[in-house]
Amino acid sequence: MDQKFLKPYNPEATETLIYKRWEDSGYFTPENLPGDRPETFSIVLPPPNVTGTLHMGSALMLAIEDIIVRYKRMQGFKTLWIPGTDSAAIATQAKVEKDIQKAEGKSRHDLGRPELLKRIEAFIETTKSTIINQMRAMGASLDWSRYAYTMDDKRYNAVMHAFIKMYESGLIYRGHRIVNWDPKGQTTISDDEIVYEERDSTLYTFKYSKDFPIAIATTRLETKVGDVAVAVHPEDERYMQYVGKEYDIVFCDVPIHIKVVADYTVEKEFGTGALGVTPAHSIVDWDIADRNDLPRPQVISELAKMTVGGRLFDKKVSEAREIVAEWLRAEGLMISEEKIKQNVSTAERTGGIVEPLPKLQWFVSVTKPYVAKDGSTTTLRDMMAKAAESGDVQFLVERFEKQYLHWAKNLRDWCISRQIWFGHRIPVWYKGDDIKVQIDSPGEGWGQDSDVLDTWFSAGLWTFTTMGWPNETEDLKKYHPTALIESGYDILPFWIARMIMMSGFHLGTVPFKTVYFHGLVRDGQGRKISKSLGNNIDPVDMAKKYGMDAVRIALIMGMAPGTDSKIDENKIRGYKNFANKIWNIARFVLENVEKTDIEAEHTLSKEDEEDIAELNRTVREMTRNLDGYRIDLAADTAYHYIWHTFADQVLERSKAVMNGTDVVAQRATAWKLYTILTASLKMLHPYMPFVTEEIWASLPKKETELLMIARWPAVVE
RNA sequence: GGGCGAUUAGCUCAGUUGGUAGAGCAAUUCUUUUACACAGAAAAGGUCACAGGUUCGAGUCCUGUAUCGCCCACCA
Repeated sequence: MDQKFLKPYNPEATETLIYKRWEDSGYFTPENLPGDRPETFSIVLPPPNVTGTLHMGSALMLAIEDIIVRYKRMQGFKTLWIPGTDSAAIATQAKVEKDIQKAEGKSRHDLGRPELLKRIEAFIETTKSTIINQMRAMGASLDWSRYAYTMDDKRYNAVMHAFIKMYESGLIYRGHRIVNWDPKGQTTISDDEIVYEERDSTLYTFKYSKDFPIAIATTRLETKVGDVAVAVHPEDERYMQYVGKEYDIVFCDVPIHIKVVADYTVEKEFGTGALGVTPAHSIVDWDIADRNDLPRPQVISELAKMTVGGRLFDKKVSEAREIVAEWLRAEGLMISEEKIKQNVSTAERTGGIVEPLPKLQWFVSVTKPYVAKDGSTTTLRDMMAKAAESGDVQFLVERFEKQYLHWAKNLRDWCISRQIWFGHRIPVWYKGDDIKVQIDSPGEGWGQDSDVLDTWFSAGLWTFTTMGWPNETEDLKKYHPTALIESGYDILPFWIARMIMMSGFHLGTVPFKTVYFHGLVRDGQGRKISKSLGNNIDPVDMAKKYGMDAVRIALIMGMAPGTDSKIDENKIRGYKNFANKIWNIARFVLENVEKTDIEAEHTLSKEDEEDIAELNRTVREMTRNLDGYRIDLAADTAYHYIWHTFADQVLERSKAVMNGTDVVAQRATAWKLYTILTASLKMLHPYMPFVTEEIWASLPKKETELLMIARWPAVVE
């Protein structure tokens, strides 16, 4: 017996070496796997942020996927798991800009676009090894020869190709839309970059003019010079008689034309039950204008100053508001002024008050018909719903299918342009009124669209751009659609749905057959992990203390798909004990195997046969659970069998025989112990790959040099 | 407001087509020349939120109530 078993299992000393053995073997690459393997199994890893570090959420994701991948590999599938990292465009650009501002006092406009992009790439170069090394430390059996980065050249080309294809099919178009404009930073910001601040405000109730029949309420009086309509609820008896009527009014020096329209989004109970519609400066009103075919005059500039009206012209919005209020009071049109608390949208980075403004943006139409790969005519929205309804994509947890369908069926056109610099730049060129859509510049005098694509546009292509699309590669033929996508449920609308959309359009297939959502990882008290709470548990730190095997199994044990779970140090410590338990089981078995010849003839007793039957039942149950991706239940089965049946019962009973004098019985018992040990190592290997591989290395008789390619325990006869 | 959930042992949670309630941790008692004290043995602990219903039988299916939570849209 190897002397290493005389000491407790020491993960820190072995994990790096074991990972190196796996990597050197080449078995992470499916083409190198031994045997025939006619069936493939593939997963594409949801790429972690290239500038980040591993947190418990991504550790869970890696653990779940590695467990499934190792299981399938042992079952004899040609198994591929593609690694990658994501540029996290908005967050990364913001971080680099902030650093430069701090260190050099310069804004991105001072640097210019090429220089800023250079700085970002340099920053990413310095950070990317961290996350990649942490993925290795997790034991993830990823095929590094296929590593992809969302912003590398291959992916860039593929994304451009996808845009052009969709443009040529008529699904991508340009149109106006209200964006969150930060007048202070002179930029558009995303919804995530908005901070809501509660401020004192005044709700003004007034009439446009003495002759206008309906009073309306607003906090933003200055925008009322951009009003084109008053919307009321269609069933509001107070106002029904006015619907369809039109009025010409001079409002605070500005001539406006107001039509009364009916719209279901108006709430009868709020304010006066009538809403002044300002299409150009409110997202809700923009949509009402859409439905009622109304004009959308802009009255506020990008500097948050008024663009119309005698006394209002060029005034800041806050000043203009007071001027309009004064005018209303003087004219006797003001009905009431009520102090209220209001949530004001401000830009996270500059603190500027967000001004909704209409801007030209690129969109993907989800309702325009196109000719699909199979020749039928459909729309993106219909195709997406069908993918789930037909069962081509299956959701492991049923309620997510409900959510997905609800979301897909209500999907609206998708705005894909973003006003930042770091990202996949839109391949559209302008020269005067001419437009060309192509990757490279058409020549002298052509300027490229300054916007970049929404990060989810390229992310939606991820399952097939990682396999070499738009080229018709062997990988695409063999491994796409992938078997499984696995991620947190919070990105269902952003990513999962977009992958189904993109794969359906570009390839005519679903991107994956099964959707496995894991829940959020929370701390021991059930709180979200957050920087401000300081309750982050670093998986790599935990692995140093207790071993990565313990971290992995602690993460997935009791983690039902789609349900949030909690992790704390105690739980991890508990599974470190389990790693040591299997270590000592191995020590005992190997000691006893040396006493006899397990290759010799043996006859099993009735008790031995029952023990083997119990092992077989366990293997069958585990296999059934694993095939249904219930890796949490399968882990539970293995844990209890190994600890409380194998160790506590089979092994304890064997002591009498092994210390006795019946040599024939000893042969059978030793054979039985060894058989159950090897089966147990295999069962546990997907979950605890390091300690099991380390024990495997010391086995005197084994089918393969490395446990990672041993065959999943067939039932022992 | 729209959508989706949760409520099971002191704590954290499993319980896959309905068939005698499960685990981990914590707490209790006992046991160390024993593979492992990072251990073993034993015992304890639950009207499965509440009220109805379907059924031979309900933690599981249906209806309602209460409490808690998540996502989306947000109040002009």
